[in-house]
Amino acid sequence: MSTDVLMLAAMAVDAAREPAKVSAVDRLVEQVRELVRNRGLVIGDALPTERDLGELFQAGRNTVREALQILKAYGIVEVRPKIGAVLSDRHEDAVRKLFAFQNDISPASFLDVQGYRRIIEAGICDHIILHATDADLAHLDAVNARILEDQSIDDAARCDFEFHEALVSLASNRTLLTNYRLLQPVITQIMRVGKATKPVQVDTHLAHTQIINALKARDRVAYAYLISRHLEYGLQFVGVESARSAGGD
Amino acid sequence: MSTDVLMLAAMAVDAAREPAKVSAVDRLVEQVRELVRNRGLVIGDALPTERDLGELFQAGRNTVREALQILKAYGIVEVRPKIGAVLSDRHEDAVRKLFAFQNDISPASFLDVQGYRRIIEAGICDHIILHATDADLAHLDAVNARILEDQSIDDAARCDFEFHEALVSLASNRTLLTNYRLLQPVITQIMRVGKATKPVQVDTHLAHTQIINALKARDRVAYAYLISRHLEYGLQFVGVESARSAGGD
DNA sequence: TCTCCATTCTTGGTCCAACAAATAGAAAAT
DNA sequence: ATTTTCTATTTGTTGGACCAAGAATGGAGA
Repeated sequence: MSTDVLMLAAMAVDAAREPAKVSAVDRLVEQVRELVRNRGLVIGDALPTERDLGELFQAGRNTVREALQILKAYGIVEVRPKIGAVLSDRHEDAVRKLFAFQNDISPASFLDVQGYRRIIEAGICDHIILHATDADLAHLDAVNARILEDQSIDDAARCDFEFHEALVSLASNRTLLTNYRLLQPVITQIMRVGKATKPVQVDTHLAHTQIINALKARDRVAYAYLISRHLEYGLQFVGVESARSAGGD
Repeated sequence: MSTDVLMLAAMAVDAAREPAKVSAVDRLVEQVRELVRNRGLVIGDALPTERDLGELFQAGRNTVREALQILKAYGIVEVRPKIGAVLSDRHEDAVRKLFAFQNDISPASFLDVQGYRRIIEAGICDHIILHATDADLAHLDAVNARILEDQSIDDAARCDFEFHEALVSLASNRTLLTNYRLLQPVITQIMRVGKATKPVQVDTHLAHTQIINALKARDRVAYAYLISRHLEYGLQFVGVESARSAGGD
């Protein structure tokens, strides 16, 4: 078994913040997680019923429920009526949802996110050029082709994101991909705004194609230029004028 | 007022997942957030009491409490006895905690995170060289100097992270900085492991100094080389042999 | 014996009532 | 005016109750 050192770090942080007073709910959260560890439960396995958990840990059912709400918010369990709480793999979704929870997205934030994307998508240039296989690039082509098929703005934005996601995934870095996906709602929204202003699927497809071709030619300079231009192209739709349209539509 | 489009996107996602059935708790969560918005409450302001919220939204106190647990897990409110729920700015902490919740950190993950850091810290080169002021670089010097002062491994790791955090912050990109900070527990842990293996504060300080000097000279090539070398230097401590020590210590 | 349906029983969802603990705010004493 | 004491309010926790939905059971019919 591989004990996770990160967990230790997280606990240390928690312990530092909460000296001695732990509420029954927090205690239950920890006890349930211990239970999961000790019994070696895996995704999909069911926890004991709320009443059983209460009896097991000497707590009232309402207390158990409050603890389960926290676990649910963390994406660790999913509660289905009559079935009970089952271990969930919705953790990433919970992170994404929480991440996007109270960030007010102003036009400035749009610019910020696009700047972030430029750093990322330009920064992975070397790795892609060195390691991407022909199959990888063919996959990019396939994803890119779907942009022309779809009609609705939402679908087009989704396809657009999928292309960039596929691009980022070529960096073969899970951390990077996870962080990039964290921004999916924002990025997709940026794309929606852009495509709502003007149907630009053809332009987008062309820009993507050029990017792929640069990768096929292993041309770093062209890739860096095209990515920057492509992301800046998207920026023109999220400038000052979109501040109103974003609120209205 | 600036309505936030990201919120709309998040809602759309939620709505798509939950067709019609919303539990009273979820409804409460949303209603409380509306209440905060409508009343223009800010960080530190207190919400109505649990009983008042229950009466206000036609819900039992336990239901209100379950909703508050969720808000608390999201870092949106902090509940203090007798005071009640006050709006909190712990949102980022909650994200960080949740992000680090169930990622098992294997040596492979160490490598992954270091690879992510290289992409980031190398990718911000251009922006730093173009925009960093002398004061910025002097600040880097100051942060770097603290590495030599501290003795404990934890403090040294913390200082080390602060230097890299300061470096990343020079990119002037909030999204990037937020994402980088998300990895703080992991990065710090990597640094701890490195420094535990051998006291390398002097080496670290020197490497940082060289990086700063490259920035002062606006030398992109030197910066890129030094950053890569510096991050790879850290990697030697988290190779295969640290797989055991990571589990044991 | 097998299938299908009605019943029953379990379980989560919600609410209420009650008590304990903590403490803010008022009241009283100095 | 300051300190102390007290009271009322609020959260923390528990147990119980009821409902609705779904799983499990068992029986009736083929």
